[in-house]
Amino acid sequence: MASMNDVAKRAGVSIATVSRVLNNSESVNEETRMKILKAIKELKYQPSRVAKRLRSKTGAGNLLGVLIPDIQNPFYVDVLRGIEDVAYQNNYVIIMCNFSQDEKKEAMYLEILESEAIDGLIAAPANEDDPRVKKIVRNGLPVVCVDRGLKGMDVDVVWVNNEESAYQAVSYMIEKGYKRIAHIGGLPTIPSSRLRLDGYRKALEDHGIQIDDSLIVQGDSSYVSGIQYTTQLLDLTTPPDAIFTGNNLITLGALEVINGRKLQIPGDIAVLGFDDMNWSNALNPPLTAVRQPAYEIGKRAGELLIQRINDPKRPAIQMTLNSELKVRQSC
Amino acid sequence: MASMNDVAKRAGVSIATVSRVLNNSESVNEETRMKILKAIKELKYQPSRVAKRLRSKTGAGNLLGVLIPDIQNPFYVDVLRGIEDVAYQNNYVIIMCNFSQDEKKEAMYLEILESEAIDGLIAAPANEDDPRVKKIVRNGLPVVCVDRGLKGMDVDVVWVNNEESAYQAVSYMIEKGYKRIAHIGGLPTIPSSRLRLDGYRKALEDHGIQIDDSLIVQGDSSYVSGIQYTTQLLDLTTPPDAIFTGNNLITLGALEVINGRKLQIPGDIAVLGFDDMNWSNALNPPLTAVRQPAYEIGKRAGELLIQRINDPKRPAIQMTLNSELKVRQSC
DNA sequence: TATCTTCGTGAAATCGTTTACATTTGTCTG
DNA sequence: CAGACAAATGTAAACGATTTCACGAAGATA
Repeated sequence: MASMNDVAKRAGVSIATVSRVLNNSESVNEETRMKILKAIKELKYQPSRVAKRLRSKTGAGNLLGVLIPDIQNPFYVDVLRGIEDVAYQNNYVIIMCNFSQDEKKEAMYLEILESEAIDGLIAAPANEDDPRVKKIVRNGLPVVCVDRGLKGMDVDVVWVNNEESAYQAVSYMIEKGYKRIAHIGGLPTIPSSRLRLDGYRKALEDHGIQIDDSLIVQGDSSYVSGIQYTTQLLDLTTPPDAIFTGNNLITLGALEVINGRKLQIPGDIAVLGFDDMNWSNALNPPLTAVRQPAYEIGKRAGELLIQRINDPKRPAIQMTLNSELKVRQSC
Repeated sequence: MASMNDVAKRAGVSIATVSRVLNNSESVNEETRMKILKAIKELKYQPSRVAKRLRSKTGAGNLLGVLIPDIQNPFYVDVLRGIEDVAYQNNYVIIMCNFSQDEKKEAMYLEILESEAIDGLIAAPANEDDPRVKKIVRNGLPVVCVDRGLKGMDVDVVWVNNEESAYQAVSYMIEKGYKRIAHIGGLPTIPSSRLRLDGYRKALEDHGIQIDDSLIVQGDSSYVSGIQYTTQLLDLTTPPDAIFTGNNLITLGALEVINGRKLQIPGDIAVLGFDDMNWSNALNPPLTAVRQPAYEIGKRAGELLIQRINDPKRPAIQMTLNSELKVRQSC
């Protein structure tokens, strides 16, 4: 691969001038600029992003880190797509790190990202006290959190109002006439899991429904946990007549069990899921769900991050997007 | 961040010696080694992967590029997971590039990847003549293709036998007694789309079934195309009694239409999908599908790539993994 | 004792950029 | 016409590692 040096030689100028043309900084004679552009074309010169990043510490590397807990979850895939679209438009490229809810893996990835001299990071930290991500923020790297905040840190966040969304969803279920509404929550260490549970509780209380602790279970946010806890709930002596599932994967696990038992949805048991999927209509019956604007969350996060890279001093923004209850036929 | 220079100063040695300790190359006195390790710990020194990559051109950067056509397709997500697991184990990190079947985007990403001095690339090229990926291979960068080969190039490939898998699936449908089996294929430019279609055709021929061209349609591999062509097929004066869908997303689109029309699966119309999903049992009825070992494809590809990075001369391998017909209840 | 190895280490070049500073030339002002 | 200033360009020092070469000391060999 041709380097700047080769270009400079070919054009009969110094590398400084080549650099100036490339970054169109300062003034350079129109004639030399042409000579240089010609040389660049002839040599098919492509600047090395690595060298650039090494030299100009920050903001010029056009490299973003993305740290997500679980790439199997369609929610994060959509977030990722949003980020990726913005990144592409701004000539950034993404290092994707999927830590699978494993904190050791998260720690290692963060170390690597630092040592890759990324210009910024979009992260969904393992929890809101996450010391590793906090350290990165303190070190001055531009960071935007998605889906989960960072307690006591003045950092950009993009999320939805989890508690209120859950509240509305469960209220809807109550109004529909369901009496025994169960909740399968995600990992309790994840803030959004707790908030959704809070919303669930509040809705029941506000509607004067006694909370039955046997109807509340919390797993690890996985597909398998959906299967396991739905089984447990359905095996109760007085099983629920509706389930409010805490995320995408749990919903799918629940559906597997319910279908397996040939139960009718929503006749025998209704299902309302937190997190919608693009293909929720392909489910039978189509799933009633709380739709987080996942793609938009990613997009906004990307925009905020690039803004912050260009202006590190700007005060932190907490952006709460609206989720929407998509009423279909499962509840 | 502390640099090697800082460590060297603190330990009272030269950076060369620090480097030697880090790469435990050559011999270094046990005492100095200790001093250096201590300094490293005290300064929380982390080597810069950027500098390393700049200096030692190839194989040392621990950076892999992954170029995939559509991250919304669960198949590629699983492939990505496989790659990611191997990468993590080998201390590599991944730059994820999703070109959304857009060749211009693909071209730009490839340029960037080159200029990031990646050590290797895993790609599902836009088509088997893809000049951009071919060029990269010719430039000597280690490349492994997944799902799609590269015509006339001696390059590692990991895939399944698409034609045979489709043949078996359609044969199964015929044996089940379906007479009018339709096929919704993916983008004809993608080799696997063509191979699956070939398998479909061959199965019909071998079973003495007349091919009805009105039952064969080809879209762009998307969810929307699934919706569109299923509608078209169902609106035929003599509609099919079964559909063999060409990929994941098409399958889901088809299900949406079928459910929307309140048709019974498989009573009114049977569905057999190419590509399984981890949650196929959550569909109602559970989907009968050809399961490509997506995760394993990614894993193998990752392993091959790392092998090739360490031994660029090793002859190319074409690895054909077995797909499996998962008989459930939709067909 | 003179020479040869081996071990442990440091000096310096290198990778491909950016950028602060210096230099040259020409034009303008008083 | 001297001095100031601007435009256009070059020189060289970074950035943070790896790696080649050289060198001194110590031990081995003849």
